Amino acid sequence: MTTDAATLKRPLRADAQRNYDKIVQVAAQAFAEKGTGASLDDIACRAGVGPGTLYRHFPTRDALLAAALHGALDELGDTARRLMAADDPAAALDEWILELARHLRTYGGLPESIATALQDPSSPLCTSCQPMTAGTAKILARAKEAGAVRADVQASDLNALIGSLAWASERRGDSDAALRRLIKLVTDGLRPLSVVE
Amino acid sequence: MTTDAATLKRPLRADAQRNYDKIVQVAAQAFAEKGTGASLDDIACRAGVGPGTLYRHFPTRDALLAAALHGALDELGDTARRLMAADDPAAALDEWILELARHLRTYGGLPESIATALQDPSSPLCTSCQPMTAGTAKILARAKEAGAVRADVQASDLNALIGSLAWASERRGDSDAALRRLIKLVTDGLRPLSVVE
DNA sequence: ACCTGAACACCGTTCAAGT
DNA sequence: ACCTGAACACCGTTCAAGT
Repeated sequence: MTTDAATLKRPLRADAQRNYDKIVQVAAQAFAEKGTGASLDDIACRAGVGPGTLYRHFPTRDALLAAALHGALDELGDTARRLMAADDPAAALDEWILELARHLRTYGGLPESIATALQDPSSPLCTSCQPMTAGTAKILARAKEAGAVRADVQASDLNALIGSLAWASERRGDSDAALRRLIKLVTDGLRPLSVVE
Repeated sequence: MTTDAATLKRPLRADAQRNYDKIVQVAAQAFAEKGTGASLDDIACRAGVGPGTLYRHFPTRDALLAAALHGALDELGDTARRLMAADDPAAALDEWILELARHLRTYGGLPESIATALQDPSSPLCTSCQPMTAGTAKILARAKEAGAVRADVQASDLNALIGSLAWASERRGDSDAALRRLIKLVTDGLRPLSVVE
């Protein structure tokens, strides 16, 4: 927790390190409670620092988001490894899509923040999403090789698609069952004869 | 242009009517330029009125949006009528989905505004979306009867789905061709053997 | 009745002054 | 170097004062 990608770059003075950690901790809680758009001023205040200190460490909202969500996004890496070892590549892809959508729904506004970040490789949030993008790429490739997915489906399409579904289900306040239904609607397609299994 | 749903309820004094019309006209332009989140203060200023006047006529952003987008949303009614008269119900649904997504993409942030409005029947923007919701319901029902769509697909699902696709393609700055590809990905489903035509 | 615009309570951001 | 917090430039919203 005290060792971090951003921290390892250059050692911080003890009080600066303390502030950094406290801001990240408070931010994670604030984003969870109020969503991705939580007030940065409020976060600084609750962390016991001035807004200037927060902006020094995190020049943009995405930078703070990346630091606060780092742990949650890393969990996706574990999920990806598990699914790459699973027997059925097609089922693994379905589970990945569901799991990813669920993760994106946990924080309000997260699908939107990530969709924007994925567009810009220089965004720190985009970097933190690496377990996600890498996971989609690998699991999709494996499903393609198994002939379970059309060859022209791209990983970026899939990420955009899952993100948009997570966004829609968050907007509608859908239950988990409703999310599964919406996802099944997409993965199976709309045609009645399209289900091959 | 001077006669309007909101206007017909009760006759407005001449200067009030002039202000009302000017605000709607300026708003339509501002929303087209800056997206759904355009500054209301700026709109009031450009219309030559104080912010108080704007808020008197339109208590919420959605109220102003509804008035400004009324014309554009009404066009969808014509499209729906045309497609209900088309030969192939399945092709008509595909075209409706594409046309709807295109409409939602024309104004920045519109998919989001409409997704929120659809959740709340008392929202004026929800009322203005009536041509859209009615169109989806009718065209979907016809496609279902023709056996072209699974029976468990609901109109609200479809609207959420199209809205989310429009949202994603707007976020990514997709071309029209890319939008078509994304939509085809969804309507056909991801499985290689799923295309029945 | 309706319009006006000053005033208010918020945002996020910057930066000179401190340590 | 880093922190501090006042100051700034924006939002949307309200409301007392005018006509």
